[in-house]
Formats: sequence, C-alpha cells, structure tokens
Amino acid sequence: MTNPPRILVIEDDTSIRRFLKIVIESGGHTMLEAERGRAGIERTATDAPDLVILDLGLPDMDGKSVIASIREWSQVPILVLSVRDGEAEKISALDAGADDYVTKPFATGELLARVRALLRKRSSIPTDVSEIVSGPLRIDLAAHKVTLNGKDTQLTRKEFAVLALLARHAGRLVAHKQLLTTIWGAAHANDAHYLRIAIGNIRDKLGDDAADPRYIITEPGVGYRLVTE
Amino acid sequence: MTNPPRILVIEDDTSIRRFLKIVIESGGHTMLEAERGRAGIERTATDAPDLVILDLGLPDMDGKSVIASIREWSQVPILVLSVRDGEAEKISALDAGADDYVTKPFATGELLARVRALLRKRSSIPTDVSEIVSGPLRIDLAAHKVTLNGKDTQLTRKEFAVLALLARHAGRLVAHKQLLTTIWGAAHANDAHYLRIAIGNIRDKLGDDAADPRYIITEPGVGYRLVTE
DNA sequence: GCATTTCCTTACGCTCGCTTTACGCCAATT
DNA sequence: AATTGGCGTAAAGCGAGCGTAAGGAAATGC
Repeated sequence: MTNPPRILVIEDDTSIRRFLKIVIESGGHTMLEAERGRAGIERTATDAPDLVILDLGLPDMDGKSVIASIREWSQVPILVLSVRDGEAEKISALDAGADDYVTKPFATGELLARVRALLRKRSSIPTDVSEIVSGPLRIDLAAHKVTLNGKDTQLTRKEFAVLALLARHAGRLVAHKQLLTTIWGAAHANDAHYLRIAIGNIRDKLGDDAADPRYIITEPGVGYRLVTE
Repeated sequence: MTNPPRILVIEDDTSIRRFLKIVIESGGHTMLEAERGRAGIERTATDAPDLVILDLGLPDMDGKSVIASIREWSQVPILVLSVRDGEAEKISALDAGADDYVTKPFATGELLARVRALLRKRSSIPTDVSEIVSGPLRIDLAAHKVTLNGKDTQLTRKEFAVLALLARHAGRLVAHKQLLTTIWGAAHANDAHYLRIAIGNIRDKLGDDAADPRYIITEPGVGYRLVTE
C-alpha cells in the first residue's frame, strides 16, 4: 500500500471520535468518520476503507447487524470497540464476522497494535502491481491491455475495470456490491444488471462459457470469482 | 490468556470431583472446587474462573437456578454435567444459559475437548478469520470456498452460511435458534425445518452420514455441533 | 460536428436454490 | 401396543437471479 491506510471509524460519541482521530493519525493513518451504523455501512461501500473500527453501542443499529451487513459483500477487517464486561455482545460480534475487539477504555498503544496487525493481514493482497498474470490471462493495468495466450483482446473500459478488479482478487470472491460501487459508483450498487452484461461480454471475448467457465465463475447471489492457476 | 485457565467445578460427589481434578490438571488447567450451588455461585463471583463445570444434581439448589443466578451478571462459559436420559433437564439448562453439556458417564477425552472449545471462545482473538480449518475440512470465508481433503465442494449460500457458523464454533454446541436467527433472520427462529434440510444437503455433499456422522453431529432437541480434531 | 464505439435500457427464457409439502423412521412417552 | 414429537429424506412448485439479445441513448474520438 503506497498511500496511508484509510480507516473508517463508526462511532456516535464525538469526544471518542476526536480522540481516535488523534491516535489514528499519530499512527500514520487517515481517518474517515460515520456517526451511525447505516451511514457507516454506506461509507464502507463508497469509500472502500482499509479497516473499519466499529463501536457496538450505536443508537440506530445493533452492532451485530452492522457487521453482518458489511460481511455480505466485503471482507474489510473490522475492529470492534466494546464496553468492558460486554462479554456477550463482544462474542456475538466476533461470531458475526468481526476480526478483533478492544474494550473501552483502551490504551492507545494497544489500539494501534491491533490496527497494524489487521492492516498487515490485508496488505498481503497486492493492489498496486501494474501487471496481473492469472493463468493464460495477462492484464496490464497501465496499458489497459488484456492478452489471452499472447493474443491481444479488446475490452471496453467497463469490461476492463471489471476484469481488473476480479484479477486483483484472483481466486477470491468479489461481491456484486463491491464491483458495482467501485466501478459504477455507489448509486448503482444494486444494478446487478450492468454486471451481468459486462461479465457476459468479457466471457464472450475471452471465449468463456457461462455454463462451464474456465475463467470467471459465477457465485449465485453473491458475486464472481476469477479462476486462479 | 497467559496463566493456565482456571476451571471451577461445582459438584457434590467427592469421588467425581477427585476424578475431574486429575482430568482437568492433565489438560494443563487449574481446578477450583465447590460442593454446593450457593457456594459455587459465590466462588464464581469472587474467583472469576474462566470456565464453570456444573453438576445438575446438586443437593441444595436446582441446576437451572444456579445457571440463572450466574447469568444475571456473568457470561462465563458453563459446561453442564447431566445424567444420561436427563433430556428435559439438559435442554432447560441450555435454555437457562448453559453453553454445553456432557452426559455422565463421560470419556475424559471428550470432556477435555469440550473444555478447550469453550475456553477458546473466551480467548478468541482470531488470528486469521478468513480461513477456518477443522480436520479435513477447510472453509475459506473470503473466497466462499469449502474444500474437503483438498477437493473443492460446491455449497449453496445457505449451506455455506450454516457450515461457516458451525465452523466458527467448532467443537461447541450451536443451538437451532442461533443458526436460524443468524442465517434466516429472527422471523424464522422456529423453522427448524430449514435447518434439517440444509444440514442434510451439507452432509450429502461432504459424504457424511446422519446415522454415523464424521463432521456434523446432531444434538437432539438442541442443535448441531461440528466435530473438531 | 460527425462517425463510431460504448453504455444503458428493455425484454425474455431459463436454471437453480429455496421453500413447501409429504412421508418414513426411531425413540420416548402413555 | 398406540401415540407423539423430533429428525431425516424425497420431491414438487415457484420465484429470484442469471444469461442473452437487440435497439436506442450517450459518450468518445477524430
């Protein structure tokens, strides 16, 4: 990651937010903010932060629901802030898909350590390489070029964007919402339509068959995945 | 947890207590003792053990009351010892807030496995939640992929969700209600139907047999459990 | 400004997963 | 023995989601 990691804090208490901002920026990260669960979910979609810090005691939504919502389409690391002795809530948050937790009040050193640990996990996924090779596919991000078995393939901008995003997460599932918000913008987060057409065109140009795919696999109701190896 | 986990055993029978002491300490844990329900509740408060093992047949209090008392203020995992065929008592104990049960007479290996599973729950700062390995089963949450002995297994969304939730609690009992509310939503908390079909399909795809299960164990009237080891 | 490419829209058939319904089995209860 | 409830399986219906096609709008490139 060349740019400083962007951390989204979902927290209703202003003073805690202010405090976190100091801590996080002292750690060399950038902080985004949301005051409500709903808004936090949306910013996660639109801004694609590298990490989400979530307070469990939000006024509008139960923390577990926020986590579940995000986990439907994103694998971004989630660090939970819970009050001390909120044992049950903490555990259910982890079950819902959170990655770690810190109990309030927390030491700034501990918080930053947890943050770094989660970011490190994430950074193993290369995002800033200029060329992605996946089997017979070669995707040159800078030149906007795709070659299949050495032969040039002409993709449109959207088609290329879709394939590139899949390639960045080669082998992993990429959710509809993630593709749509990244490429078409948050306003079209639910237009899975677009995606089907783009995928269809890509498959066409790569000589792939939807019924028996060699490159792009459909994960029904969830998203798509680029085959590795 | 840096120190050895401390386990409180609430049991009136001296010979069983002595036996448990050997088993528990052989597992690398420390054992505290109480002979009566009342005393057990108090020691839970004063000594804050990491796990409570509770015999249901105490002379001074009914087991359900002991659990309810503890649950008023503590979320410490409670493992219940019940006599065989005490089905109803067992279920009501779980309803009252117990986490798991073992029927007497019990195998020492099984008891320790349950103890470890419950202790893991408390100390669970997941190192890498994106992949859960349980025996020959490998569940990749990010990729939405399940491999059995290295071979890919195609699960539907619901099937995957069920298996993933069981895997998060590997070795522990997961109640019907928890599975249903988490995956199907609160509205279907009583449609155990759905669950049976999903479990049936999963077992089918994993080559598991309901009558002699290797992976998913049915806990009648209560829930399911994913085998560990 | 015009030609061409690219994208959005609309439409439709189809597959597959979820729900529903039904039934047999076993064990515990009477 | 008869009954009941929980579990497991089978199978059918249905609807959501997927894939494809084609025409028109919009953006791009010259």
